Amino acid sequence: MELSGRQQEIVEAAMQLISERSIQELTIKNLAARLGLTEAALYRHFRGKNDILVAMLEQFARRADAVRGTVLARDGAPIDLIGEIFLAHIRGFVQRPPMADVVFSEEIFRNDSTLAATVQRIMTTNTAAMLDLVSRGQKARQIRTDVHARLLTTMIIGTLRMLVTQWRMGGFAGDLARSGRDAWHGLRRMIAA
Amino acid sequence: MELSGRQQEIVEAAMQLISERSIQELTIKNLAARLGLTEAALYRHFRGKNDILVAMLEQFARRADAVRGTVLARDGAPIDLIGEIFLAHIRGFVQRPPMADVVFSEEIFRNDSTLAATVQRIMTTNTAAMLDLVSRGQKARQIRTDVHARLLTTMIIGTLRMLVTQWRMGGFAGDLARSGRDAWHGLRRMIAA
DNA sequence: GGTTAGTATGTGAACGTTTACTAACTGGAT
DNA sequence: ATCCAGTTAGTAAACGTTCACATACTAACC
Repeated sequence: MELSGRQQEIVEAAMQLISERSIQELTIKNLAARLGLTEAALYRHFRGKNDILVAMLEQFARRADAVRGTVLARDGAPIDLIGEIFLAHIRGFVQRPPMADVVFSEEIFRNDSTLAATVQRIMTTNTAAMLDLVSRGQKARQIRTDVHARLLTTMIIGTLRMLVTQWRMGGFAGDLARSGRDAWHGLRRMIAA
Repeated sequence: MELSGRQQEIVEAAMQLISERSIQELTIKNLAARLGLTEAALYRHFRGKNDILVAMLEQFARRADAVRGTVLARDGAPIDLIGEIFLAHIRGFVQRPPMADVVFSEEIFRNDSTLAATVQRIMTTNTAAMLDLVSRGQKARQIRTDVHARLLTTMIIGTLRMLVTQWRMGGFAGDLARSGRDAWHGLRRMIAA
């Protein structure tokens, strides 16, 4: 589903609301107020509140796919591609901090079972892609083989998530781009063969 | 604040509600229904809904402190203590799966600023304790020093959180205790000097 | 031993507010 | 003339909370 300009604005505002306050404050009333509209106006653009969250999730999925796609397009050593994906995600959060508040908060989408399923699908896809790269890195003797690829994947993604979580819990203070680079350098040193 | 038997039941039920459904379904009505009480009865035990969440958080804080306390009491090599803390947390989640749904979902407590502050305090305390152990491990030449202690800490906690998140997203299927042990073995191998 | 007072825990019925959402109407652009 | 994007003014249901009242049990006094 392609979003109109207004729809995009609404999704954006919803994300900001969740980011600044919480999921419980994402109400039609608050959302309309933030956009300078009446509540009824929102229903011209979305069938209901849930559809707004669906659109938000679809956007996340598209972004994640895009990041993976562009990185995997240009070829390179698996371990370097892992680093590029790692840093591309970091850049994404730096550019749009509110995303950090939403994308790693699975709780937000737990209400509706189809939303929860979509969240899991995104996560599974991301993990699978990373796992594939790690395995290829091991086969190419670039990544250590004395630790299972599955665990290495969990470590890499877990570190990324933790880094972003610490950043947002601290009110987005500090240089995430820099700590992201540092983290990847350390991570690379530890997983390299 | 020490909880009465009934208060403990209420907090427990609230945790289960969040776990099985979501934070948005944690309402006084649902909570009372689950306990076989009327809504008004809950106000005999807590001043309001928020106080129930406060009690829940305090319980988490106490548990985390207890885990750290008992492990740090018996002395041993820092790297072994890290492992014991890691596995003690895993055991905690295995014993009470609903905790996994709540404890790593900071979003749940974002509504109230004092709750959010408490969440951050718990997290900071845990991180600080871990960081201290890692630093001591480095000084004792048990843990590699070519990667900053801060990053090693982020990796360890990030891996733990990711492991638990994967487990709960999969409906608590699979043997978390086992994958926890495996993870720690791999982690140990990677951080050891 | 029996009355009395107090405490802890419950109920049912309301409260005012907020929730997501809808129907009917309106002005402007094509 | 029609559609698009907005409005005003509602809806029923759910929200957290409070109130007056009822029950069971304990402790103290006569």
